[in-house]
Amino acid sequence: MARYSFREIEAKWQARWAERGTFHARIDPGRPKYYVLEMFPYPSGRLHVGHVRNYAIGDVIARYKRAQGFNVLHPMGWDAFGLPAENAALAGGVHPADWTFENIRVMGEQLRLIGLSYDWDREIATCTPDYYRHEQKMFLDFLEAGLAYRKESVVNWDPVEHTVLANEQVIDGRGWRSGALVEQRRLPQWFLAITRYADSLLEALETLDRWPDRVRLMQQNWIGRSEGALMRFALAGRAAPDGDARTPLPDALRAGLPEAIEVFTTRPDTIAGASFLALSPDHPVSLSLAEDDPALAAFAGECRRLGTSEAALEKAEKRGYRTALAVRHPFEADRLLPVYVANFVLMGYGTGAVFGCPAHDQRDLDFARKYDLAVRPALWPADATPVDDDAVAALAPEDRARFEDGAGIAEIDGRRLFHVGATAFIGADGRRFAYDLACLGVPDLAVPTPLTVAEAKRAAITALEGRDLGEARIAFRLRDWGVSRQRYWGCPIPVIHCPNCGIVPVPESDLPVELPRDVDLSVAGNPLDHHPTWKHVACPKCGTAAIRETDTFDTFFESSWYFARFCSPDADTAFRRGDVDYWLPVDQYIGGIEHAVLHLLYSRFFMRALTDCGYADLAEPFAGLMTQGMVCHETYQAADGAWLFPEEITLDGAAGGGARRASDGTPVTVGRAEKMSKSRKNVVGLERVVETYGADTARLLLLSDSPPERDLDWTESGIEGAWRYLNRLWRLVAEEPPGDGAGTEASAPAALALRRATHRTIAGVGEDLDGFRLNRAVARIRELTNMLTDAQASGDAGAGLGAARREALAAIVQLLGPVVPHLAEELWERLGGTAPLSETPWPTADPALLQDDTVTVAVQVNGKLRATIALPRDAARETAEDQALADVAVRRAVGDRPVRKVVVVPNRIVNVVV
RNA sequence: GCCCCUGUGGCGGAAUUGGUAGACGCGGCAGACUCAAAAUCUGUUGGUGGCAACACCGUGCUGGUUCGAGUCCGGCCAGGGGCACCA
Repeated sequence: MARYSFREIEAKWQARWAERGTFHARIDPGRPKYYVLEMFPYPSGRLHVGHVRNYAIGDVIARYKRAQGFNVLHPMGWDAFGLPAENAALAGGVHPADWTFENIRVMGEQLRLIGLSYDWDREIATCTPDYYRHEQKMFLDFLEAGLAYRKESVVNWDPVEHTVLANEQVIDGRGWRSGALVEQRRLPQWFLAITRYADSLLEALETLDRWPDRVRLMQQNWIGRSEGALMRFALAGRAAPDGDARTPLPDALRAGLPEAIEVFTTRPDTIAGASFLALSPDHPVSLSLAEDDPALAAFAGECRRLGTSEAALEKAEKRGYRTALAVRHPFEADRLLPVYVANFVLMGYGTGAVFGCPAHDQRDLDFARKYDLAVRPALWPADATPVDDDAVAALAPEDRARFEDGAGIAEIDGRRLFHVGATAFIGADGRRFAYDLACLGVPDLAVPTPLTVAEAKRAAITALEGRDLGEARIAFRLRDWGVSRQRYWGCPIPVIHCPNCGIVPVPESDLPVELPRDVDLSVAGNPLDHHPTWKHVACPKCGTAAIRETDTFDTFFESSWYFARFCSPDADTAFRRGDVDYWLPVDQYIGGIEHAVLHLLYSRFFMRALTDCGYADLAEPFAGLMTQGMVCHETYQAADGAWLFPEEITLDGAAGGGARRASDGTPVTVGRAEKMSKSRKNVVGLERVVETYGADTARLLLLSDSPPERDLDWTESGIEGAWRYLNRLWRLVAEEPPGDGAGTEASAPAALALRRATHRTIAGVGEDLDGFRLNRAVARIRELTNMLTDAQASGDAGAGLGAARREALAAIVQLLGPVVPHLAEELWERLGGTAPLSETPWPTADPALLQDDTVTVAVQVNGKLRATIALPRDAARETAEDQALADVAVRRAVGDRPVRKVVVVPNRIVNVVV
């Protein structure tokens, strides 16, 4: 049997779409717009089928929306700055620019093979001055608006890549690309003030109702808003080991230290229980003390080496270094608290200092037990009486043991006693607790008072503010975005350092600041810094010899606004206002879950910042988001442990059998399916698949085998199955006799049934595509195909069946159009389509054909299925009940038991209860 | 440690959101065509018992709500993802 010639067909239709400009997008205010965007790729080399899934999903949506009459924008470009280009240059002696543009050429050709409905006229590459000049201008505008600033800060330094990493790019204390242990260094860096938008970025998450909940939650956690209070603890003096002595602070020690240490807390209500203060090793006071205290300096060094990863900290013991300092309790000037430097306090959050309240914080409690610090409760269950350690120690051993439950409450001699032993007492929202807030000096709270946690927090904050000891404060986990990178292959930061004028922005007329081509990448560190001439310029203000900024932007800068550039790729500004007003926001954005926080959050920030700088008027760039799963493949390992490509092995017999190396027949270990990666060689090259089966077959498998958001296993049998189906469809059309009097009214029952199935499929596929159930949509279409085959096999050639068959075939071809566009176009033409399918409106279902006159109703006896009966649609309850009870199988199941009740759900089910 | 998600045949996955569990596909088995194979086509395929009609069991485990639970609620178990020792 002949197979269809995908090579010819795919080339033919790709050429025709190009000729006709089918996918060329232009503004048309008369039509609703729809902007479909897949996250643009980094041009790393060659595409494998894993990359293609992302684009295929977007292409289905784009083609579907276009057929529905939307004015679709579906562009593609290249996220072309990045470290791999420099690495490739080092390894292969190729210039990063040449390497990048060659990859863009190759990958562009590969993308074109797949028949994606892109408007290629809008293609952009972020490494061209034509693109990055606009972000240099943006940066100058941010600078003027105070959204960009420079500060010296402790940064994550990657010793292998010689670059600063964002906190987000440090994974388990290691660089996310190099895997090298990250060091801490202080460097002047450029920052973008994303924290200014923390509230807006958080609150607007609720409006993004077409984003996955998972991604919204991840962003919410990342922004990490918490309400609390800022309090000032006055530096007092040297604390004795018992935390209670009053040695005055020596002047020598006081020099260079602040009057007070500021602390952020979410639990100001527990202030009565404060028993120590803990500083981050990077806190200015810690640093200052460490200058004269080698032991402290050594301790701080150890803390930094521990890293900031959770795994490391989880295992690490909570440790502190007791300084010679003490602070006064804010409300009880006589009460002195010792000051520790502790490994569990982060400089990057709050103020880098915390007050320890052991009774109500587990970590503080562990710390207090370890260093023998006071544990003093500030709140306890209202029906209990607090007792101290000494009182508990005086109890009989069996009574003491009764405190071991989590709540720390024991009933002894008819009294409910409360004592914090090994478990801190956190309290809970909404309930009232007895609170010790006497220290606040508020007459109403002079004795233990029942309050909720929220009420007690308010009381504490009011007292703080009243005495000017602190105030309400909201803290965010989110930190400003450091954008400086000490790399070559990125966008130069357009400022000049002048010995007289300080930092001078590059005048707009001098933009772009172009990357020099002649750099020496073999020297470690920043190549721009080593360039003999590039950085030397005259100060634009005073003309003195000055130095260019040699850092370049984090490449997330480019991807934070590219979706806007696609609206006006040829504009001599970043984008034209009218264009983005029409096209943005992106209606459907598609990409990997790995970008759930960074790229998406930065883009949301950029849209706000650009709006504030007058570029646009929009907060949220992406109205809809879908995160697609990865493509996985089995791994193969030879006896010597070497990874093998799928094409290097042969499978033994059927599924579950072993595998051997094709070259020598030696056995191969088959590993479970994992994400396709070059290092494990479990990749399937795009060309090989397209040459063997064609683009449509590859697309069909990628779109039909799993729901888009889940991972998909690429298997040889899967691609065979897709290939078989497309050939079957091809034959169905080829063997269909030419129409005899199209439009003949289908009257025969078989024809009517087929027509009903066709229209149900049209309706169902529409719903599935709207809900991204692409696999379900394909399943429905295959179901209709099977029905069509059966109709053919039954030989029922009654009047009108031919027309019904052709209607079904046309529907199948149309519905498959977004999935297998080349084959669908060809079949559409063969079925007599007058215009190309890509220019034909989406089919609509005839509502009259969506409902059958008779329905199959399930009959249960005591909830167990016993029969199905055919009933007229919307039959009366009595009819349904009578017919159900008359059924032989139902009567047998009921037996001679009396029927107690009959539940009838119209058109669905009848349940007989006996 | 905290938060979130997911557990359905040999496999990928369906199930109108409380109403016929297993659509569609892969794989398997049997058959047709063929000298043979490939390709194609047909039938069959959750488990157990039975010649059969049929019966029983079955959506990670375990309780519950309901006429009825894969779906809702409680408690476990397993796998995956995220994270912030966040004061």
